[in-house]
Amino acid sequence: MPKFFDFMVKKCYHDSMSRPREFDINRALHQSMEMFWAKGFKSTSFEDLTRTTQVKKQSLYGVFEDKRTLFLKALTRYREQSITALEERVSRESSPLDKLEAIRTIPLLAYDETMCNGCFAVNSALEFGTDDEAVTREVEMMFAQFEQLLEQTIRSGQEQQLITTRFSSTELAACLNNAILGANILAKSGASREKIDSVLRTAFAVIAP
Amino acid sequence: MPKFFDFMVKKCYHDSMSRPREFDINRALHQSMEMFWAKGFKSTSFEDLTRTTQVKKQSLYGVFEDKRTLFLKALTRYREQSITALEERVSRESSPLDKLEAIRTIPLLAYDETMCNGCFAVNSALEFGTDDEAVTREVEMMFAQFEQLLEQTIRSGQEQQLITTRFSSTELAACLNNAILGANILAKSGASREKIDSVLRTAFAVIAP
DNA sequence: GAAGTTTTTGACTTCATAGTCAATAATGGA
DNA sequence: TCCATTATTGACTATGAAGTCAAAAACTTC
Repeated sequence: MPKFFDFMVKKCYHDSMSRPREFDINRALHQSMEMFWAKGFKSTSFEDLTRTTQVKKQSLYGVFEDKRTLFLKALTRYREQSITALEERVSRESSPLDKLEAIRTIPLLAYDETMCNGCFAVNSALEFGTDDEAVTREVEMMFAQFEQLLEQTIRSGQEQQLITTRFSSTELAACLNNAILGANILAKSGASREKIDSVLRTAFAVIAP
Repeated sequence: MPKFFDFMVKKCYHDSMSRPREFDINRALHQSMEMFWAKGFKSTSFEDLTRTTQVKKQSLYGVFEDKRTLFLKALTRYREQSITALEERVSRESSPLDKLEAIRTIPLLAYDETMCNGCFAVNSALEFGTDDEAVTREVEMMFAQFEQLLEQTIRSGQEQQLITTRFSSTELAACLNNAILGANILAKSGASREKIDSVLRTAFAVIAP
């Protein structure tokens, strides 16, 4: 059997041969995500990542192409887990107003542990602007998914005359999404939990007459 | 006359002696502000500043202590000029609703030239978090001044039954300020002028029944 | 014109960081 | 047991940036 074919077969089954990895890729990705989330891309050095993950430089480079790629994977992971958790939480409520309340308080629930870091996607949007296409796409996807959830909830609220119909559900969804974006800035700039709670309460209450 | 006295006199009149500065401090500060505004603190290198101001390194260091001090001075300058311009614009309107409309559209007026950079204070809040006390204070002052202007306008609007009284003027002011913070994130993350305009229009219209 | 003072200038130092290289270790399969 | 392959390891490189130093230049006053 010619060598190149042998190589292909081995390549195909490569995880059942050769030295196995000593660290958990998922765990390393999660820890990297927390690091990037807390400090941003630029301010997180590769040394920060190796220290927090306890994985040596070359091993990280081996699995994740480079710092930016690792960052992108972390951002995607964040979006997936955030949206999933939010949808799960919202689906537990039946009334549109209760669903909205669940959405409103989600950021506050996590205030102490993570809200002080703000939303990872928002932070990334601010840090990168529109410089990095992939980051921009990821952020847009996050916002769009969030807004869609809001829109559905608001629409059913309107159908039950619980929410004003002076504006369309998409307009109101964009508006509430925007309010939550703003709350992130408040949190990052050191506003108190009470202040943020009050602002979001007003923003959400004002659309339900 | 003793030497030390001679020294004191010279020191006192020092601007009418010795080599005069070749560059305009105000101009350099303004250009630095635009640089920091567009790129943020970390991503602006001192070389960026010397290039854009056409002032050599040591000359900049001579006038502004270091990079961070220059940044702080730029941020203060930004707040002063922004608030002044806004107050001037608002004072030209007499009706509270027209004043509010002026506040709402101020960010949009500058969309093409500067809005893509967002608000310098917001950017700084996001970049520094609460790490740097002086930056935090400056950002808080900016937000507070802005919110105060909103509160006054809303209050007079409420007195004339033009704005809902279901919420206090301070609550509504915080809410609208928050909406404008959110609009900054939208702008930075690449949203269109129309989208931002629509969101702010809804947020401002919803409080005036 | 000399003295004294401040600005300008460019070279220099120090430090942190992203990414690379080559040697070594560990594993499964033959 | 040996081979092929991949993971680990630490040393190394290259780059860019903040801040410093000392010499030269320009100006005012005497």
